[in-house]
Amino acid sequence: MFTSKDVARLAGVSQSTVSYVMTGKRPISEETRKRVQAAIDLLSYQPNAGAQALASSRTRVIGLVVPVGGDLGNTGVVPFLEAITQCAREADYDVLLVTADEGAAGLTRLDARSLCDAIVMMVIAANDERIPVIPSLRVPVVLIGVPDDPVGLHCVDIDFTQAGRLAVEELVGTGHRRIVVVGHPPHTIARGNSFVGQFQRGVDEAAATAGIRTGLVQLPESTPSGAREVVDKALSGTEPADGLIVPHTSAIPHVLGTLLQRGMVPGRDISVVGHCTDSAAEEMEPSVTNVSHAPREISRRAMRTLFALLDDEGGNPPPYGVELVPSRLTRRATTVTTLRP
Amino acid sequence: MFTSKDVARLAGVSQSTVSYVMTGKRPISEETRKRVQAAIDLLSYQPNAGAQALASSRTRVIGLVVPVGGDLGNTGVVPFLEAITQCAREADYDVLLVTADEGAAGLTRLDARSLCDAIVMMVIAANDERIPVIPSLRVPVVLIGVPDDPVGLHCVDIDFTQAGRLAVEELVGTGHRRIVVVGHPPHTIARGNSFVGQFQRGVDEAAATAGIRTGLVQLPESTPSGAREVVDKALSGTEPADGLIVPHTSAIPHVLGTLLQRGMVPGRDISVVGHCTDSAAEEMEPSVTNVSHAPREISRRAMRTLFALLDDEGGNPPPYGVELVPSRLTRRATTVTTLRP
DNA sequence: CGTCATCGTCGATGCGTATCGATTGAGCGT
DNA sequence: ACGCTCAATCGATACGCATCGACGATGACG
Repeated sequence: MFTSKDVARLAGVSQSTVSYVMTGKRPISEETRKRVQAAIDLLSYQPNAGAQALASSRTRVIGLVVPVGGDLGNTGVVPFLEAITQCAREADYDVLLVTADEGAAGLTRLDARSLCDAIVMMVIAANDERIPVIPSLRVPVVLIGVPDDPVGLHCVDIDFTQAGRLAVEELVGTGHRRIVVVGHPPHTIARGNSFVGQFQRGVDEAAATAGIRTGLVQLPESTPSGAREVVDKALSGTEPADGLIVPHTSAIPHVLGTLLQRGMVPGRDISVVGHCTDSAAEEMEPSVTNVSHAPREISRRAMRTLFALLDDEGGNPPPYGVELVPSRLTRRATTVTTLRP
Repeated sequence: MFTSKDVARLAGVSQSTVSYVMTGKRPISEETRKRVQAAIDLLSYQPNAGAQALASSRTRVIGLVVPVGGDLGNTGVVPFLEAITQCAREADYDVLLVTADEGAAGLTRLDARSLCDAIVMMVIAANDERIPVIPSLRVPVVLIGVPDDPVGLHCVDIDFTQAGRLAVEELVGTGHRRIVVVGHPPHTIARGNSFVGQFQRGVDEAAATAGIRTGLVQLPESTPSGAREVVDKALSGTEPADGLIVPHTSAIPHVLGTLLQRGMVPGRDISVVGHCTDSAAEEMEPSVTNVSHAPREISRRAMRTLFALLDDEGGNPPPYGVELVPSRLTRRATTVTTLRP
């Protein structure tokens, strides 16, 4: 493999000149630049990452800490990974993958070994053991998700409270009065994410404003039979639901399936508002009125914050804080809009 | 941040001694070792990755090239990622994530910049543009998936042909004679993976052996309505199917749903054999008789090969070749076993 | 008591790049 | 012709670690 010294020899310049051509940190005459560039191209020279990291104390790597296990395929980490990797590459950064099961040690390792210049961490628990170590790291950290106490942290997340509010407002606005939320399965709740409560808070707020009360049924598991159980519960009693809100994405198709099985057509006999990505909402049958869930957008914003932190030259770093991305509601096939009495 | 020199000073030894304590490449007296270790612990010393890579020309990083876009969440890359990362960490390696859309340049970058010691690549196309550059890389590469011409490559994959055979044999063995395969959606086929044809080959072989002919219906898209269309086709005509084989995991629930809608109970009125992970098979309703799909097992084997290549000291590297992992068939609720006339 | 091997440790060097100060040469004014 | 400035380039060094050769101490053995 070739080094910058080889390039220098071939171009008839010193190694430092090659370095300056690559970084552009000192003026280089057009003629020299071309000669060096030709040598670089000829040898297909690419700088050694380790040496570069050592000399510049910049790795051009982003550490990405992802959750593991369980319903991850469902939770949809993949779009986050894709978007983050894409953003990183666009800025000529690479992505080092670390799993959450390394815990706080994973963070300190990334930092202490100088494996990366910054960390993106997808938060799991509201009260995460890793949060306390963050301030002691040299590298900046951006969280996707919001822990209980976000002081001194950079967080980006869906505005779950607004999402919950939006869902209720849509249903209330179209005349629904007996709204039931289909809660997350125990598995999700057990992880202690804060978004469960945040969404519910939005629901409660909007319900209070509208002067109605909402129901809440807990999903035993995100399967067809789990949905059946829960839907039956929501439809039973003296006041059967006329609108369902389903914050758990993977439960939505099961809820729809159950309703159809029961002979109730979503959008005709009952309304369903889901919390999911727009593309998922469109692909379901019938297409679901949804409050949007935009992993790519979230990721982009997180990366924007990250790069602002990285580019900051002692000047004015972006302030700590929580950036909440509002959801949009898109009316599709599953809401009854003619209900208004 | 502390360096090995700091540790050395604190322990009253030279820097090289610290290095030898950490690597164990030279004998160190028990007393010195303890003193050094105490200093390491006290300072929470961790070696600088860049310096280590530069000095040893070993990065302790595995490059992982993953496919992107489209139905990836469905395809289930996540378990591969998890298993590979876990294996890597167990051997004290990190994982650098690269997406397939970088193409061959991604591979050469990993290699030329010495970003990693080895590469795991999840193959997409049977005739992949990246395959030809592999032999020119200094780092070993292991493929998950098999391209058309696997000469000079290390590949690990599911034995799709055996899987197809197994599915047919199960149905034939339980008395089915009118077997229809529900093909992959165009989106998947367009990617040009070789496994589509391989599975079908297994199906054809087993059918020929049994002296029957199988049908094939193409799924227009992996949605409930796509499944409906395809199932109707399979059930129509003078010889309606008595057994369905569904190689596309995400189509299985839709096929089951359609059948139930049509009043046909899988496992009573018709049989369904899916190709999916065991856990997915168990979670569907009804639980699906499946030919197993074991991403974690595949990943582990790939990593085993990888480490064999890395550990090899000029001695006897593992030979090039394709390692096919056989599937198991597990009989669950969706096969009629009382059909035998 | 001298010789020699062995074990444990140290010093020096190199890995490939970034970067700082020094140097060269050209252009300019006087 | 002289000194001066400024642009462009070079040389030397540091980054933090691994590794090689060298060296001192220790003990075995004759």
